Amino acid sequence: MTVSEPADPGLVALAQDFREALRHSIYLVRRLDADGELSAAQLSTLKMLMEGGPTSREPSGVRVGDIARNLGVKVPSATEQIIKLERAGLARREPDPHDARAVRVALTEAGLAAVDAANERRNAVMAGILSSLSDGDRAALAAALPVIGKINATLQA
Amino acid sequence: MTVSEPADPGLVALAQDFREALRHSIYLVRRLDADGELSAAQLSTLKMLMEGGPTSREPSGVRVGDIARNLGVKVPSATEQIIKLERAGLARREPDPHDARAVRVALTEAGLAAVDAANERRNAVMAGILSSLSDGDRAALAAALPVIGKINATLQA
DNA sequence: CCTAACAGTTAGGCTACCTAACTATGACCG
DNA sequence: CGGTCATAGTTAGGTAGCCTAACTGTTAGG
Repeated sequence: MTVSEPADPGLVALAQDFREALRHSIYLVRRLDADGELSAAQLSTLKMLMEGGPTSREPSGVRVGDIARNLGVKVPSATEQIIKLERAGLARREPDPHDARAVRVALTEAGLAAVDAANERRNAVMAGILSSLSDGDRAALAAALPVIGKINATLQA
Repeated sequence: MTVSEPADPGLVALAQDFREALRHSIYLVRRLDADGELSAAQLSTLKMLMEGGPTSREPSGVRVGDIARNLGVKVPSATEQIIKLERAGLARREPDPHDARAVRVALTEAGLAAVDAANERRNAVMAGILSSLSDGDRAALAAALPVIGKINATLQA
């Protein structure tokens, strides 16, 4: 990519609008997270444990480094969240049988229940918000979500 | 609104997907904010000053309470940002001529320049990300932005 | 073995929020 | 007027979530 693409004005306009939408969405996100119980960071962590957990063929649990990578944070930040979850009884840490340096983190029963409950409550709040939209608006939103997903996936890499 | 709308499953699914998209977008937002210079909170504050500032018929500047309301934070949080901006020479505080309790906050020249520069840099980063999408994807995204805007506007009220 | 790479934790620091308590001014009303 | 209540903002103190740097212990390779 050479430096000076003259920067397609339409592209920049879209970029600007998208940025603006994301910026204002902080509001929405805060509303969702206000449900109490579980913070956004902790819910994300628990979700990661759920996905990577019993399903995967690994002995059990997810490694701290993988959690950090998946959440887009540094390892110490992941450790911090894990410790909090452990203290809350939602996750547990065990040594990795194959590598004594590593740690396997897994959901507890309570953790699983907490994810479900939190998801349900947040979905309900969001559904309430979306219910005031027209069908057309909802369709437009639905059509854009895969695109946003694509963008986010690109970024992870 | 009675309690038990049976909760249209399609609506809940959309809610779930949208939540997921927003959650993953933290990544994107962090990428954008990593440009240094100005934090997201400070850029938002400066933007608010720009919009509500010289344009409005008010003597000059925006009141702290209005800034807080607009940014969706409490007054002390706004004060904090304003003080930082002031120390950085990007904003200035002056007494309100009509109400000695109130404070008027306005952009300085340097503040104006900083907003422009930060916007430009962030737009460029975002445009770069969006440039890898297909035309169809970009169209879908563009179509959804007004909807997201509508949601956010509803929430403000 | 011994050194280098790796996994995670600990320590310390920062930003952006929050609530509660305080100061000062304005507005209402008898 | 003068008292009381409301309003605008600041100050004080606390929390969550992130970071980097430094440390501990483990594995892997020459």
